[in-house]
Amino acid sequence: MRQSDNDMAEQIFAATERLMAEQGLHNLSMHKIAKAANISAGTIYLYFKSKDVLLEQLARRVLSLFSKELEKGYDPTKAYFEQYRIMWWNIWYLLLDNPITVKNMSQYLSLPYFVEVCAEAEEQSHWALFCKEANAAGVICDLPVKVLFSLGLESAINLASDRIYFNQELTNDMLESVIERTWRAIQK
Amino acid sequence: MRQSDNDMAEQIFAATERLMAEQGLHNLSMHKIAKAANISAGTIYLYFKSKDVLLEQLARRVLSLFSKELEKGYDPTKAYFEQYRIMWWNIWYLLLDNPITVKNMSQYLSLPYFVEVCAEAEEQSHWALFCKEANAAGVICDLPVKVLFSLGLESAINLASDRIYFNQELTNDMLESVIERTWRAIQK
Amino acid sequence: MRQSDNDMAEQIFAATERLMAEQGLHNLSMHKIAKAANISAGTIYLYFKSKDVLLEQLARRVLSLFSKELEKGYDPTKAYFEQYRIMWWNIWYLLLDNPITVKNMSQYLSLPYFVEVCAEAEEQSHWALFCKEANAAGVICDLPVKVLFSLGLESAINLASDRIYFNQELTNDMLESVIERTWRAIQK
Amino acid sequence: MRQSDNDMAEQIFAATERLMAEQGLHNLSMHKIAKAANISAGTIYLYFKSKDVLLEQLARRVLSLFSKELEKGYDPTKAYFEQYRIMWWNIWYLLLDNPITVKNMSQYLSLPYFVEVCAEAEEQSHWALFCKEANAAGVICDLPVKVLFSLGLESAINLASDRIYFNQELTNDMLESVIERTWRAIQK
DNA sequence: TATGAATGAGGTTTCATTCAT
DNA sequence: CATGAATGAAACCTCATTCAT
Repeated sequence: MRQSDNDMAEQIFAATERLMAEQGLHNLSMHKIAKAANISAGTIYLYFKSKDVLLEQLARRVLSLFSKELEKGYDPTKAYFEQYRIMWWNIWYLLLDNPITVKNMSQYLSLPYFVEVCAEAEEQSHWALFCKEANAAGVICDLPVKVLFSLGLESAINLASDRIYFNQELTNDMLESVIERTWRAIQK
Repeated sequence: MRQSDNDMAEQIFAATERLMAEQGLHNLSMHKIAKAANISAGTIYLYFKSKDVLLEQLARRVLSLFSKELEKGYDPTKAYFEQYRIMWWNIWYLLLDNPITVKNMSQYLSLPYFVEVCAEAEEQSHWALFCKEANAAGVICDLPVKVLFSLGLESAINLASDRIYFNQELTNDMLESVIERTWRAIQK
Repeated sequence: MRQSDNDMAEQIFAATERLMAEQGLHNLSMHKIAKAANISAGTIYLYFKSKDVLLEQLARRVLSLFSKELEKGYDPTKAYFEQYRIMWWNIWYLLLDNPITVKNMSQYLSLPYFVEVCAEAEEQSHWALFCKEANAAGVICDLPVKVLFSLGLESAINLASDRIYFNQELTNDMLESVIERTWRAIQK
Repeated sequence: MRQSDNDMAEQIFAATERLMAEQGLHNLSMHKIAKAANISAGTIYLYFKSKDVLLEQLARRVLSLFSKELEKGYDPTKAYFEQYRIMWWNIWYLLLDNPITVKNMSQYLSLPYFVEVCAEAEEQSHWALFCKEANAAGVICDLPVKVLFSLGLESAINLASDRIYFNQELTNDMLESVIERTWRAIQK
């Protein structure tokens, strides 16, 4: 029975992410993916030209999710700190909802083309725009966007990783404190 | 273990890291390692029981390097900020001197056992001791050690990655600013 | 068999020969054939039970073309040499018009059943009849039909192959000389 | 137990030719070759970089055998017809001794690089030299070397094929007649 | 200790064929 | 009639590992 193209691709993506998280990129095989997706090996090739293409598209999909999440609830009338806080929580909840993606994050980085795709995406990201504006308004300091990311939002990613890998428990109070403190780090 | 054993193991580790950085963990084969180390495939097995064991020990070695570096130039009479600053620069220079290690960082995470080894190492790390003390002295805030690491020293790692992957140029002034700002983030 | 059936079969044969010449028998797939014939993979199976059958029928078709061409312009009142000359040129022009067939000639031989089909066809061929008659008339020598073919008409095939594969240029004078010389070889 | 490189390569070549003759180029698989050679699939790759390389070297080997055979018993003091006769019988016996090679001949032609290798070999072949000399001596006619081959020695190959494929029986008298008649065809 | 030929399981990918639409 | 998504066997090739030397 014919699946819609999107459904099948999603199904394959899901199986791939699951296996990647469980067994690692270097134990990922097309046969395993097929089995996990309840299809036959050959079928994957109807939707993706090769394993490399499958992984590249998976990476793009993750970045795109990330991108979209950053903009969620954007309100230019709010104070910059509030905007930052919203972005931080957006990422946090995205990662909370997608623990598999967190587990795979480091593996995406070792995909050959990922870095390029990443750089591409970052230039027009909501974060870059926010930094530019807040800096022009004299609210945050004058460091490169990437550095500001490291000091600011990246804490959300780091903490989410700790939560997953090391079972580090984190209360909402702690997280609010982290948001405030990282804001302090990027403030003028 | 005799000296020659160490030499050979080092030679194998070095070849492994080089290949990992150049071609990725998933393109790493025992034959390639052997060739890169100028020995025969079988010889590796005299020093490491299997590929997995080789990689696990490689991970341990990296963590141990990291651990040692953290303690370098430790001077308990210095102010806490100065101690923090020294640790930060220690890490920065370690990573500057070992770009291969930086490139591999994300791949280590998918090594078997790495997370366990990591957790093990972190409990007795110099950072953990520093945090405990500085907190007792009322200088830094009351968050879990891992969170403090994310807010503080992890910036050095993040920036080193940006430098390697995205060719982000960073002046010493910027880095001093980052040190100061991340200190602000973990201060009481 | 209805007309439309023939049309479709011809279309499939044509696509098959084209691909065979371009990419070789061992790179021939039913999907490629379907694409080249502007139909879907499944459709081929409405006309040919399997790939093997398709190829067998293709072989039969080639031999039949060949057979028909041999008889073209047949005139029993002409001298035997003239009859031979006409057959030679018939073959030559057939191959000139069908370079694809020449390119595939060597591949047909490895088709299943080709040799059998070939032997079948040859027994009642115009060449066999010609040889029998000319021999009875004391004009050509007393060797098996196949040997006479090798000494005579096969030169046309060999030269056509040289022309295609090695870009050997051949003038009409040369060809007339070849006809005369091969006739000399089979003469009494 | 270590085989000499040549032994193993020969063993692989032999298995390959056997299978090619029995099942055709398009049914040839590395696993089948390995099985036929009583080794494992991976072992073939220690001696040949890929299937294509294996087949190319096989083709070169055949051409080289052919080349060497042509020169066997060469005696410049003999009459040109006698020299031709010797070459003809050399080829005949070579093919008689290697029926498998005869069966594969047409399949070699469909190897992608075979034609180039063939052209290469032919330029400096003993046949080319013979034609040049005999032509200069005014003994054979003035046609391109390839055409002379078609009229002359190629008969040996054609007849050997007939013998194998169609079980055409040929007496020595017939063959001597063929030699004489094909000589007649290329004579001045 | 050190070698590297040999193995065979398993990797990615292609393909002839089927069948629900 | 015609389609083309789906299959799963089998293609080529790589690899961790062993073992006779």
